[in-house]
Amino acid sequence: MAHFDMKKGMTDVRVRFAPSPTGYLHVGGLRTALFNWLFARRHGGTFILRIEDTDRDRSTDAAIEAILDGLRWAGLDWDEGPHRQSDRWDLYRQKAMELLDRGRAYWCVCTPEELEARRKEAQAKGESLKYDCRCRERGLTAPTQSAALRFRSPQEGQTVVEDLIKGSITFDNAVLDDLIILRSNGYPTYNLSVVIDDALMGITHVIRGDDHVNNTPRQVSLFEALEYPVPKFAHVPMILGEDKSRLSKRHGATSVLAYEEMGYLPQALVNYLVRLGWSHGNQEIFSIGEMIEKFSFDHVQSSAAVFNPEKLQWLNAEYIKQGESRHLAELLLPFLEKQGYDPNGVVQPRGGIEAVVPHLRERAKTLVEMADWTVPYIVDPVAMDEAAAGKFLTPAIAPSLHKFAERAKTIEPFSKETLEPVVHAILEEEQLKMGKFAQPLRVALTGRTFSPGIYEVMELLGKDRTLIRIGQALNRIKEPLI
RNA sequence: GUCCCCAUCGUCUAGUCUGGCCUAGGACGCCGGCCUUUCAAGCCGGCAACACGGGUUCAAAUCCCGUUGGGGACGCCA
Repeated sequence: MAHFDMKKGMTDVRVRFAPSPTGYLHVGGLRTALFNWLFARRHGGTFILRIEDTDRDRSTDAAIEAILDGLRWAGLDWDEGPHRQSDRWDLYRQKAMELLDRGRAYWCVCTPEELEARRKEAQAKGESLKYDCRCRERGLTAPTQSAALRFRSPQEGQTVVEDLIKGSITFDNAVLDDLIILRSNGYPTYNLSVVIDDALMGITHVIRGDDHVNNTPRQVSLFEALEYPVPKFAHVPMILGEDKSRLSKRHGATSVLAYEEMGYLPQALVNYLVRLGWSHGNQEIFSIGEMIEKFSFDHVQSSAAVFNPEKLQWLNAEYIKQGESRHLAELLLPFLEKQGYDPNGVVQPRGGIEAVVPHLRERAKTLVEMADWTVPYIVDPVAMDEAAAGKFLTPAIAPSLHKFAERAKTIEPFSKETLEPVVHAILEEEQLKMGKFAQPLRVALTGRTFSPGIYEVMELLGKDRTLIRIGQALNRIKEPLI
């Protein structure tokens, strides 16, 4: 085809991500997409998005949107598509008929119920569940009853798949089913449409999940029967849950967009996923550029990997720490709005959200956590943690807080440099250790027992809100609510 | 049951192809310490693995065979 580059002496790389739109994009799908994308970018190739919606009952437009949203969020851009197989019915039917005409396919009138019954029987007897080829030699030409079209799969010899990740895999053709390529309702099945599309779209490398390994020899036979060149294959290992069973909802979130909602940065998820099954020496953190530069199937693991949320969270914290204030502030906005923040309202930290970020990014593991810690600066009055108040806002500390507030009134400018000497003077006069004073002050100002440094908190709040909050704390000590 | 694949710390992995540099390295988590105005972060230290059994070899985590264990597939799903 047109993808042959004389200079390189090899075919230009063309890969595809081909999800079926029956649900959201899950982390396993994203990793498959990522490996495809990385391989394409690494080799200056083309990344194609194809929607495999040949199952008309289970495919939905909402799922397509969810998948596209997930890919966009993760930053995986595609060069072609999304193509939809449902736009290509005629093509698949035409190819199926060609196979029929050439004797490579035959009509099968076994009903789904009969097939199911025979499978059950075989299972009970402990036999292979393979189709018994009952209709193979019937020579049905134009069945009047409902019939499916089956591919006449070669039954002699072996098919060897040279997998880029797993090495060579050998199958006896005798174990291969005569698979259905056209349903009795006239619509093609996955195994037919995938082969036709991969061939016609010039796919050079089929990079997909491990669960397709057993389909591969059947598809290779189909490529050959259709007289198409056979692409190279790379089957990426599965992602398992903690109990080593296939990753599913009961292991926690599997939807890519759920990670967005939980406050993960796309780069962190992508970095986690690329390291799950692939490695480059001891390196853990990769920029997108480094991934593209270093990715190769040579170092993709051939065994399944367990999804580890703790490590993902660690990476997320790393990316948050490295994040630029302005960028993080932007990402934080939707989370803050959930906490009741009004970007145009009067209740603002001094210097804006961007000013809070540097004090929180060192310690936050997710944007959700970061948003929660921002609450004291964006909501008035302060939401008081009763347990903290009970423990720290005591009559004993009231005089010191009062004294501090009195002196703070005159401090100008209101900053760490000017506040620090005042606090130290009070500690000395009142014979207090820093912890004994800072902790009650922290609770008064933030309503919580943990926060950034106390001077930073006061800077962010500004003089007015600092004084108001100390005043409110003193009132509360004087006249405790019942 | 049949077929396919896989097997290094709890987890992700380096090392395996090209046997010796491996008294098996890194990372997450966990434990302890330091720092400290809180919570984190940071820094330092610790625990922790070549599934088992046979070969081959002067030498095996690395090569071969078997066993066990795990995963996947066996749909008119993809």
